[in-house]
Amino acid sequence: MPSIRAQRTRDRLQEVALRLIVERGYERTTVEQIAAAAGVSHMTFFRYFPTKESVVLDDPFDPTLAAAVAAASSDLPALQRACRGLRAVVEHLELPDQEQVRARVRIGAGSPTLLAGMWANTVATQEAVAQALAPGLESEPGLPERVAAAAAVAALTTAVLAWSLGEDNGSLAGRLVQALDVLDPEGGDDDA
Amino acid sequence: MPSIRAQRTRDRLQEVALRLIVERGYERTTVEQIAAAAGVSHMTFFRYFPTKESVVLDDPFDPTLAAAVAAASSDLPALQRACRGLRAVVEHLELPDQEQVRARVRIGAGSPTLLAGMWANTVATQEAVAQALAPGLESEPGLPERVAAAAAVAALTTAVLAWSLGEDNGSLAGRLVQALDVLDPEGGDDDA
DNA sequence: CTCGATGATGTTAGTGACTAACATTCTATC
DNA sequence: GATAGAATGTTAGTCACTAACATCATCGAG
Repeated sequence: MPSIRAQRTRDRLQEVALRLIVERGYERTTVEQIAAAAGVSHMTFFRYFPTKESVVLDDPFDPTLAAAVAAASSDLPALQRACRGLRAVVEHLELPDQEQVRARVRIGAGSPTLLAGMWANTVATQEAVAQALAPGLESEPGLPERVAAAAAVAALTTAVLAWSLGEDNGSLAGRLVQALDVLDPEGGDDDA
Repeated sequence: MPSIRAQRTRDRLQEVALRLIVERGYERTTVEQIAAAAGVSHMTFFRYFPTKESVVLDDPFDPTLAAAVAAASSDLPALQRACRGLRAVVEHLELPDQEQVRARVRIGAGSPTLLAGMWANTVATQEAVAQALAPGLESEPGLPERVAAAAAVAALTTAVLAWSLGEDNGSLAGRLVQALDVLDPEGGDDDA
């Protein structure tokens, strides 16, 4: 459990980092500058964030998705199971601060390095979803499960990106559902 | 057009780099070592490869895909168009050296840094495919086109990864088609 | 209150990827 | 063989990131 003091340092570092990066850009903001502005040394920065990237890429999506996919098991093909599982989570998504998500993703999209990091982050999610799609809990997922997981997660990532970069005043959740509809058109429609 | 001398230096650097990296691992092979083993200075290395990653990540898939997608236009939904366009390329895929592809991907999958780079590479492909899916050549692709492109490209990437990491003696092309089948089940079947 | 333990932070010194500026050496062609 | 232009080298730097060790803050036990 992180102490109050440590938590405060971490928050301060992240807040200062985002501010500086928005002002001057990611590449032209050094860790040294962030640390100095937060009143600590660069070592303290790296004790809280393993890389410079990670101060921006605090992905709010990765956890809890796999569980929902595992719950939505049925005899449908892998892609449908993945999409419907994810849809269940995404439909009642309550984001504490949509604007902060948007700000972060915008920063991320502005730097090739960070964009790479964003996609790399999804690898873990894909893995978890693929595992949840596998028939037995012990068995390795096969190619169809992996592909379905990759595609569904890519759809979500794409939606987040599109929503953040466009001037889209709707809710992120709506866009996410739309994205899943592309892969699983019948899943959300109300026909029989 | 690169001169013969330059081409040879580049080839030597890449060959030496892959050999050293296979022997000692990516992280524990420095650019200095690669350059020295190739008989040049580290500056020469960076003149041919913009980053250390790029000596491994010479993606053979990215180009030429978008064109095929644009050609496969019809009134189908975006996902089907994307998959069928890509299938057309992938079906007659002739790889000069499948084993080298496998070796490279294996190296890539062994290092988080390189794995991130691999996914980052696909961003450009996604962008191109999405553009090819857009209705007018001038118009920006919308969310459905972007999602379809992201999903289809993710399917291919997943297939390459699975084929390279498993002991799969079949052809890569077969796996790629299988992956596309997950997203577009009817596309390859021979029913009406 | 003091002592000591534990956790948070700092200092210093390094490695390695990558860049800029400039010097040098090839290589082709006249 | 002189010379222009491409290919390469040297040097000196910046920045992300790490290891080892020193210091400081906080808090409970005596």
